[in-house]
Amino acid sequence: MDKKKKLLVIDDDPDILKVLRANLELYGYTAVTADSWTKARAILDDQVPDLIILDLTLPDGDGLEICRLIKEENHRVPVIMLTARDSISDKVTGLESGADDYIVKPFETLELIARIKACLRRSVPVDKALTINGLEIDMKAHQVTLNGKNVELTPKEFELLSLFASNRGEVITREFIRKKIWGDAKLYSWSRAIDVHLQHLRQKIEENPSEPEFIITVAGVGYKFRE
Amino acid sequence: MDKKKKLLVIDDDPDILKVLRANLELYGYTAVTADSWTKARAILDDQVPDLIILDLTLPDGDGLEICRLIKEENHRVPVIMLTARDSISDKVTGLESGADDYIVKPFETLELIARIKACLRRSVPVDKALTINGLEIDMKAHQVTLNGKNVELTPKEFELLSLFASNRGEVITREFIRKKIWGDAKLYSWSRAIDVHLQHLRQKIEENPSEPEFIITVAGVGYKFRE
DNA sequence: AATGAGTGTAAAGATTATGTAAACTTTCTC
DNA sequence: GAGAAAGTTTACATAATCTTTACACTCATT
Repeated sequence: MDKKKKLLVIDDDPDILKVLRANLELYGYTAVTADSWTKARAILDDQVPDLIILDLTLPDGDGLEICRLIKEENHRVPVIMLTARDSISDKVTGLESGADDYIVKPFETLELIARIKACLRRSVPVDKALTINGLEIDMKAHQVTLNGKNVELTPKEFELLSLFASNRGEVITREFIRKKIWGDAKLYSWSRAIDVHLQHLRQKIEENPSEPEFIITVAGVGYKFRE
Repeated sequence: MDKKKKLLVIDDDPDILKVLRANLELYGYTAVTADSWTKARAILDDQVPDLIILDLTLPDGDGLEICRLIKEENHRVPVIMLTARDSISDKVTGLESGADDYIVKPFETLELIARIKACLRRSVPVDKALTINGLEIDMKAHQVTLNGKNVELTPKEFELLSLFASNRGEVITREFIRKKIWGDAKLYSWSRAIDVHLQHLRQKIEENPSEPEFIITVAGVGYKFRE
C-alpha cells in the first residue's frame, strides 16, 4: 500500500552495513549507506530519507552532535540511534539527543525492523485526510477535492501538494523540494521543472492562479502553503 | 446513523482500563472491560464486541496466543494490540499474530481513537456478500454477479477483486498486490502479470473496460476500487 | 531607462507508465 | 499424457506525464 521507504544507515563497521542493507532490503526498504559522517552529509545534501539509522560512534564526529545537526537541517526525519552496550548514556536513553528511538548493539535484526516499523508509523497519522479551506487532500485514496469537486492531479503534482500540506506555513525551498521528490533522480540545477509543476498545480487548485491562495510564492526563497 | 459500537478492552492495569473506558465513552463507544483473559473469555462467551483492544502481556496468558484464539472463535472481530515499547516483537508489528493493528504504550488517546475508527471502517465482514452498484461479491461462495448475471472469474482474478473490495476507496499499489496475492512466490519486479490480470478482470466486470467504473487507475501509484 | 535576477506561463519535445493482444508456459482435469 | 484452463511473459501501441525551451513579466538596483 505504501511506497517503498528509503532509509539511510550511517555506521563505520562495513559488516554491519552489509548485514543491515541486506535485511532492510529483504523487508522491502530501500537502503542507502554511509560509513562516515562526511559521506552521510554528502548523501543528505542530495536527498531526504524517510528514516536514519545512526551509529553513536563514528570516526569523524560525535553521534549525539550529529543527531542534533540532522534534526536541525531535516526537521522531521526520524532517527534511530545505534549504541554499544557500554556506552548507553542517560542522554541517549532519555532520547535527549533528539533521537526517536535507540537500540543496543549487538541487536536482533527483527528487533531493529520492529523498531523501524514502529518509528515510521508513529510519524504518520492514521487518518491521512486534511481539509483546508475547501481543499481536501485524502492521502489514502490519493484524491483531492476542491469544494467537493474532484481535482485530477498527476503523480508529481500530488507529491508536491502533499509535501506542502505536510509542511503548512513553512517556507519550502526549491532545493528541499528537489531533495524530497526527485531525490537522487537527475534534475539539472537550472531546471525549471519544479516551477512548471507548481504552475500546473496552481491552475488546478487555485481559484485565480495568478493570485494564489494556497501556494504562495516567497520571493527569493521558495513557496509556502497557507497556514 | 451507526449503532453505538461495543468495544472490549482487556488489560491488567486498572489505571489504563479506567482511562480507556472514560475516553472511549467520550467518543461514543460502549466500553466493556476485563482485567484478565479469564474474565475476558467469560464476556466473550456472552457477547461479541465490534472490536477488541488487547494488552500483549496479561497475567494469565500470552497476548499473541490469546489473539489467535480470539481470531479462531470470533473470526472477524478486529483486534488492536497494546504493547509496551520494549516488547515490540516482529510478530506484532508484522501483524502476523492476526491482530489488525497495534499501538505502542505509552500512547496518545487520539492516536488510539483514530486507529479504532480506521479499524472499524476497514473491517468488512468476510462471510457476508458485498454489493456495489450492481456488482455483487460473495466472499464465502466465491461468486460474483453483475446485475444478476453470473461472472466467471479465475482464482487470481477473484483474489484481486476481493483485495480491492476489502480496501474500497484506498489506493492499492502493485507492490501491495504482489505481497498480498503472490506473497513470496516468484514474480519479477518488472513483471506485468498484475496488469494483465487486472485487464482481464476489467473486461469481465466493467461495462466499458476502457473507461472503468469499478477499478480505477491511479497513475504512478496503482489502482483503487470505487468508493 | 537599462540591466539582470527571479518567477509566471504556454507550448513543444522527450520520456515513461499503462493498456492490450498474442505467444508462450505452467498447472489442472480427466 | 492430452487437452483445457489459467498464469506469465513479451512486444508494441497509446496515453499520460514530465522536462525543456522560450519568452513575458515583475521588481529591485544601478
